[in-house]
Amino acid sequence: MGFRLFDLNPEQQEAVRTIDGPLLILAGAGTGKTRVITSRVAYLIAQGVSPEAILAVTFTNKAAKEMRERLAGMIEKSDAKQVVMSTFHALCVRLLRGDIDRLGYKRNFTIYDEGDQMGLIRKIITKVSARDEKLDPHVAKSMISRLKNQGLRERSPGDDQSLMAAVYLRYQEELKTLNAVDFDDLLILAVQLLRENGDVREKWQARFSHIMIDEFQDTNRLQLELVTLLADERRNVAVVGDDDQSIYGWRGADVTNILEFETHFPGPVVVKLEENYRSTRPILETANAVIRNNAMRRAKRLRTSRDQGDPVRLIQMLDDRAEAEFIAGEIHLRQATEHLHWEDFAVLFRTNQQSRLIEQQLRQLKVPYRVVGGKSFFDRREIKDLLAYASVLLNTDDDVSLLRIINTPPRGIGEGTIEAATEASAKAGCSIWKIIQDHEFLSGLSQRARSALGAFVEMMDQAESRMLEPLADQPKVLAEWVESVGYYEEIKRSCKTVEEAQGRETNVRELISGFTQEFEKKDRKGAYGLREFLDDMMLRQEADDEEDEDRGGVTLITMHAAKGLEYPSVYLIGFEEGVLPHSRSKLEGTIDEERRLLYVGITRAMRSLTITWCDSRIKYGSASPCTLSSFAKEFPSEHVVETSKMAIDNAPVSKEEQKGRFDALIAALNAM
DNA sequence: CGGTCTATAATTTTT
DNA sequence: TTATAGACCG
Repeated sequence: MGFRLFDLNPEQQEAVRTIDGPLLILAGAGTGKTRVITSRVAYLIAQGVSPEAILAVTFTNKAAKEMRERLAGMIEKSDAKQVVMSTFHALCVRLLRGDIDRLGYKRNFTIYDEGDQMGLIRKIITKVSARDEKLDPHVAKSMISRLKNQGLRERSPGDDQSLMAAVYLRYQEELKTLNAVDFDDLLILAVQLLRENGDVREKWQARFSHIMIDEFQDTNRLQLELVTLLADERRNVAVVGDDDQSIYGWRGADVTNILEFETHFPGPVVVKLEENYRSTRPILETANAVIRNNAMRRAKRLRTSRDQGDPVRLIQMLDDRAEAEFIAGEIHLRQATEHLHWEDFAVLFRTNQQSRLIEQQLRQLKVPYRVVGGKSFFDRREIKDLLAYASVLLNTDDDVSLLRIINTPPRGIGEGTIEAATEASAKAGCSIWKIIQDHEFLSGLSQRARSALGAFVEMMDQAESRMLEPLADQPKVLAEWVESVGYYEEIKRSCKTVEEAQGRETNVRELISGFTQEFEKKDRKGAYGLREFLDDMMLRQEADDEEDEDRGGVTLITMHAAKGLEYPSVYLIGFEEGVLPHSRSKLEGTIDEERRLLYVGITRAMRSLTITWCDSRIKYGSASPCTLSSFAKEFPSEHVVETSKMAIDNAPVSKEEQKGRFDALIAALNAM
């Protein structure tokens, strides 16, 4: 098996071998963190800890999956399977599916993702607000989230008169009647469940003897509390993280969780991993020099044995277009001359829109690339529709999903009817599903509307009974049902092009076949049905498009999304005041987090790092002047070479001229 | 009901 | 510039 303690460096060994009591592993960028975590799990098992008593929590499904795969290569497959590796949210779902009834919810609760959440908030705003009042649903959403994470839940925010307060209260009420919980609720309710129910708490404490948390710098208050509640008096809690890579403060992550770990778990063993296996010295020293300027941090300094390496380049560009041309051109050139793969290159930026010009230029040179992030598989309408159908089958009180599909495909239930049903359900305080079967309500409708609703109810009833039949082949039922409902025709009808329609149909079929696979795989040893599938889907917002992963090419990615990844050659673009640090961060006083973001960006690079900035940049259509980021003055001059202006001007040029200029540029570069 | 047009706003986004 | 949401019209 692939686990040997002496393959690890002394600090890593100490981290792996400390198995009793609290442990804080400060794992700098590129210091072999995942290796340490998986090795530690293997070590625990080797020491006689039962695999199913080990809980490893990550933030993303991807990280959980990666860890599981690494572990599978280290220890017995059967043991590896027993270890619980889960995201915080999936763990909470597990707790709540078991005992949420203690909190007055039904166990078949529905999970609302951000889209569902927005839909509900929009609905509430229009209902609650007076004519002259306006509230941006996005603002409302983030406010609600913030309030919830501060522990307010049933109470209203400060100003009771405000529209915001009304929306907040109403939102909470409605979620509960919908028997739905949002992502924040998953944490809040799980914490509440454990806090208020000693027997449930003890059950889970007994289940897990050893807990590990990855990316601890990104945990929020609630997540910390959850960990505290899950840990028994032995406090076998090992957290791994790097305060310098805390870049999700704006999402509620609380760096003090890691900075003040000792107050939450007194007397921990603290292990610092400072040996970096990723980057060359110039890159690492640049990173060190930058991050040193942050006030609140645990002192550490990354070391590398890769002493030689090219200096970091800081290059000034005339404008964003020249920047894109330069980068695309250089990647094109270097791939050939240095015998690199396209996959070895990454372009990092602060905001998504910055990728556009780069994309254009890469396309022009026929350089393959992939843009990470962007629109998720799950934001696609057909996927949301299908999941909504499934959701209603499992929880008919889920109004948001019901409204989504009640007339999709069109079946004669118009806006007026829907409006009336919504109102009646609000008045009666029950779900829309119940209302549309209510005789009193139905009697107030036209004959046509009544029969349309009747047909809908009957269809849903039928699907439900087939689906919930014991031993039902649920994926098959789902597939047939989607067919019989006429969903594919609906897709064809609503798409402009055949390709688009085909793409959407494929998405739906893929989703169903994914369900089939899971159903058949897990059916034998445990219950895996529509409920579990839906939970998985709701908690897996991030695209699990394997195709995308496999597709090669230059990576275009935000610095946020790049955390945890590494590339031989990195281009960090738009290094300008107002972009990085972002102008908004000054207002919000989060310059330190911007600096950490830069640190994350720099430390993605293994061998080559190029940072570019522009004199001028097109913003919202018109050019505006830019200045070099103030962070640049923190760079160590002995490791960073500054190059100024590339001689390319911005005037519109013909294809031939462009080519000529490009060649000149390449020549100039070669001369450097 | 559904498509088109216009007004508006514009970091980052693990679940 | 562009994406998107809501208004408005056929």
